[in-house]
Amino acid sequence: MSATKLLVLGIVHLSGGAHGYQVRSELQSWGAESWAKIKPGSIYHALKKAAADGLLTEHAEPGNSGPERVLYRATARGRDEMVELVRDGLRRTHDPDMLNASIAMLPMLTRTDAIAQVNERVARLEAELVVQAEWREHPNRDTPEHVRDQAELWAGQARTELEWAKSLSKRLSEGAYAMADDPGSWRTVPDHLKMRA
Amino acid sequence: MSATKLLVLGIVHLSGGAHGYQVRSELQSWGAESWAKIKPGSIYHALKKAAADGLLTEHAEPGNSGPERVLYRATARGRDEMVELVRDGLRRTHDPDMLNASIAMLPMLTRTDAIAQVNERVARLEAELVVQAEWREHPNRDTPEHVRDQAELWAGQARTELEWAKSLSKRLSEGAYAMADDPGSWRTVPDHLKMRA
DNA sequence: TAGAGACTAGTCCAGTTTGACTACTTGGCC
DNA sequence: GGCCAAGTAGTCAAACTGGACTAGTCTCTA
Repeated sequence: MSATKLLVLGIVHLSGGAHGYQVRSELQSWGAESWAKIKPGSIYHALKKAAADGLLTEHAEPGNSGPERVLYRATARGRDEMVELVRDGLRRTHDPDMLNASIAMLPMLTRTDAIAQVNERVARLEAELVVQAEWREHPNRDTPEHVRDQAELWAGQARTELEWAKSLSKRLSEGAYAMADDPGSWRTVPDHLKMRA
Repeated sequence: MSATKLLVLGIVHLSGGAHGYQVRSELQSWGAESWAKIKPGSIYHALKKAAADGLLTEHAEPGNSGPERVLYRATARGRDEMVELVRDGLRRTHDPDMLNASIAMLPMLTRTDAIAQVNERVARLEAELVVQAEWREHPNRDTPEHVRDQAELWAGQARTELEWAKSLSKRLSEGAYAMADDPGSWRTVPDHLKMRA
């Protein structure tokens, strides 16, 4: 699951450097433990992995109060990789967790880029709906009835997502949200994302 | 992910005994590799695990043609566990894979039981929608705007699922599908599920 | 009739996830 | 001033997943 990777990189980047527990609390406060199913162990693993891959740097900090901590900071490669992950998550259907994580990190992208990725998602969802419709018109003879009806749910979900993606694209076009290339963007980090040093 | 466990137990049960490759091909033919993201390694693992847990029995079969195979058969405990998994998957929201797997194995339940579980899901989805609506009316001050809009998608998905669950419950009440307690149920295993011995 | 390609059956192990566990500090409160 | 609860920070082994890999058997077909 690279949703964990994306969120961890994102939090470190947004806070301009963070240690494991901080990432963990931040994700918890976003309710990410529920919608992205992220457990503590995975966070620490993702941080170490990212550091080993050169996406983050590690700085050991002697615990002035409490146990020793490791401070992580995003590298240039880490930022690039993260932006790529956000773009992928927006574009690709079939991975709800990545979509959720990408939306959470949406302001990492420039406005035009974000719109392009969301539009690509719209196109893919439309294509999938066409395939599904065909499949239901010419059903496979030995697919059980209840499995065919299940496709009804998938199609419904896809349609819901499609409408939502369209409206997101529209909102973005109309200037909603502070994106990476806007004044007052995430570069002016909102309070709740600031490092609680 | 216990969706793998459920599907593997289910296929073994439905075929009245199966070896790994058979389970694998069956799942493939259902398109499960895509909607449940199941890979070969996980299938063989799940089979061994289930055997170790006493949910399946293992019988080594000398390969009359081709390599040696291991035949698995469901035990009574395995059947009970599977039925419990199907009921859980129907009831509990927040796990789409389990829902998909449970629907695939729906005819394992008796009609009244299935209806009860689906109705429970309906109730839970309605409760979630209420909570979400409240959350959107009284938004947390420092939740970023784009994260609040994401909730729009979740709510939409929940509504879609709700409608679908209601209609499934209705279809079941009207006698759709051959359930476990019906004549002509899965006990009369359809051709495409029969062991290709 | 040998060799290519497809099918059958499963192993292997590196990588990832889980969640229980350790260990230390702070603050309250009796 | 001693003890408990809550908070801080992270480790660890066990379990699970992914998917490349092995290894035999048919089946054409040139």
